[in-house]
Amino acid sequence: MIHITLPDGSIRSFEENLTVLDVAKDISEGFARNVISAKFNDTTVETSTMLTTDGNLTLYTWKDDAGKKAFWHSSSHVLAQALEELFPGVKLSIGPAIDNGFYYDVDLGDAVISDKDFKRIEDKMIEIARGKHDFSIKSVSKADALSKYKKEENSYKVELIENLTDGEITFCDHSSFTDLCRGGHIPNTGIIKAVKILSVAGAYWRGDENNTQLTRVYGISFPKQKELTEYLILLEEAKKRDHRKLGKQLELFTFSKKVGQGLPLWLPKGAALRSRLEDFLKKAQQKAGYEMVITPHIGQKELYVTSGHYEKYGADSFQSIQTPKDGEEFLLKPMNCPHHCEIYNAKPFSYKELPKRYAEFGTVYRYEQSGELHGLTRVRGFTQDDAHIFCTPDQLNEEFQNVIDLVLYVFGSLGFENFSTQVSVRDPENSDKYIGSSEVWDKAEQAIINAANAKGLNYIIETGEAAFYGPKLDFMVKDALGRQWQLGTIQVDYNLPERFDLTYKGADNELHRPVMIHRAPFGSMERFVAILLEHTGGNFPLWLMPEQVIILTISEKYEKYARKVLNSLENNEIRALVDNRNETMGKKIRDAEMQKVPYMIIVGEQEELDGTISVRKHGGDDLGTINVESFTSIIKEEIKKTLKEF
RNA sequence: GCCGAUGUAGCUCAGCUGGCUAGAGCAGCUGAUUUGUAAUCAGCAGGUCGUGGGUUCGAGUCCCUCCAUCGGCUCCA
Repeated sequence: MIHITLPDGSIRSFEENLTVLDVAKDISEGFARNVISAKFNDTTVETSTMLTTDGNLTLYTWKDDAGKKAFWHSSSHVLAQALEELFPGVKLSIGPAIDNGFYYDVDLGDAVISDKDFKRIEDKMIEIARGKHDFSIKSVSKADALSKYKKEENSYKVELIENLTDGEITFCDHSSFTDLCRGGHIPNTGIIKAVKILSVAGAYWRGDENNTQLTRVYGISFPKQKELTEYLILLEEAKKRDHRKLGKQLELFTFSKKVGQGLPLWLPKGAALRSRLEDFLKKAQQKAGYEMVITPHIGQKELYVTSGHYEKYGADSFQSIQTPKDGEEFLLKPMNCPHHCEIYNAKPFSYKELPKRYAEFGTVYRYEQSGELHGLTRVRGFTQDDAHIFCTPDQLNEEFQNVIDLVLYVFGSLGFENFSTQVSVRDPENSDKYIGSSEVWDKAEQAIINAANAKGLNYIIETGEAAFYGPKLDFMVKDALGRQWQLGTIQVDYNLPERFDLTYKGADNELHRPVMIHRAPFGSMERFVAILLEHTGGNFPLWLMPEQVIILTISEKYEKYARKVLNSLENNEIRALVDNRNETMGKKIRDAEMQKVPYMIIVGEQEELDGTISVRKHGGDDLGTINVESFTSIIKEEIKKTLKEF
């Protein structure tokens, strides 16, 4: 007898030699039909796996993330088989499940896959799926595994197998197809009913650009055609929230080929929105004891040699600016920290004066690779809501925690609830990527982890993601299509104070080295506005809206009254304008709706006679006919609700 | 930078396998209309078809270069 413990804690007893699926059937036949994957004692297993010992069993259906993973992983095997049949001689490398679907990286030799091939790949996959082939896993010796792939001249699989331990190598078969695989499949291919190939892309073998570039085929699959259709509709909906599209539509920003790639031009409405965000942060920073500073857009090359940026990024940056004076070179500033270090250096400090917190909306220029540019989220010229805190080692923990509070305040005020936090630490294997001693790094990393723990952040640790001068705590938010972007960042730095020889006089009358915190709650104005656009779909919080109210006249006869209403709104610091065009009411409402103006005020004969206004909210809610005073208080109330003081 | 795709009017798009002066809607301008909760009507104007080259009797359409954009990879101080 063996005893299987289920997630609810119940224990079932069975005769030995039964499969995972048998356990599912024991629970219910209906449930068993939906079980597509399972976990036994923390190991992913097949539904056909024989259970021979006591243990904990979790059964997964399509509804579980683990079930989807198994489903998509299995689909990638089917994709691989389809590619082998359609592109003879293709060499497989790896093909995992991802958050939304799966991919397979293949070496096609001279062949090319383009979107014109998607249909026939999908058709072939469905044809294979309909064969209802069982997935079966088998153990293979290392020698046999190597010999199979050496015979096929597949250096990728050979490399993978060479790194595996003999005795732990398994192949997975279905139909006539075999692949190196550690398991975790659905019972058979027949469960895959709908398939969509989404895109192809180049991807370097093992993620290293010095290696061969493979062809990555992305796809997604579902157990029902209807679910695929719904997914594709969801994708279309997400594209409507694309900040590039909304930015154009709402006249917030633009780009010009003539000005240059990746150099955003802020239009009047976008600039108004941005400065409102800046004012919001300035106010909070003032309360938090920051002082504003202003520094130039360029600095002598020597400045960046000192900071270490020149050595690290010099060759891949905008190149130096020459002057008529021989040998004089300036660089566009790629970050503000060196300038701020020199501000600190402008006068000696006592420990009693620390921390010093220098803040600046500093515009920086980085020569990002052309293929990396992306709307406002990745640009070559952008403005950081930067600040550098210079403090004593004793003050570090409290200062860091205070910055976390500020970032959380900023995110909260703008409705970012679904963010994740990550502690980015150095990769100890790759120490030449970083400056500074390993003791200093240990100290800095520990400081961040302590502060994050103290604030109860639910962070993940990412190895190798640190900046070259120090580790960081990053606040990540997803865009409309689920891509992660780093917004807020807080970094601990023991290195630049060393390089710039920053000091303060301690209580012991000796000179000491301050610690530096780099921080930017928004990250950059550009990226923040982009992600905010995608999250709100352009319906920003009322306090941020470029135009909060639009006054629509029934006809040109009521312009005078409209102006009077406008005037009293402006006296209450409500941003409004009048639409007195010779158009129908329907047309004006439609335009205001499309511009996402939160409130529409309609004025005509009735309103003018009664001294009232009729109010319609964006989206169609009718607030009826009220007087300007009560409308003003509605607006003020709404702003007060979303915009809390720091 | 690399792989794949795309580029027609301010915007959104049509233009089949190369063949008359390149089309539409919206926006714009002019006029009519003076309007009550998501597009009033009519007329007018607007395009070196991303750029430069090539093939052809003939190129928006086929080929190449470059530029930009999109989806990824790599990178991201």
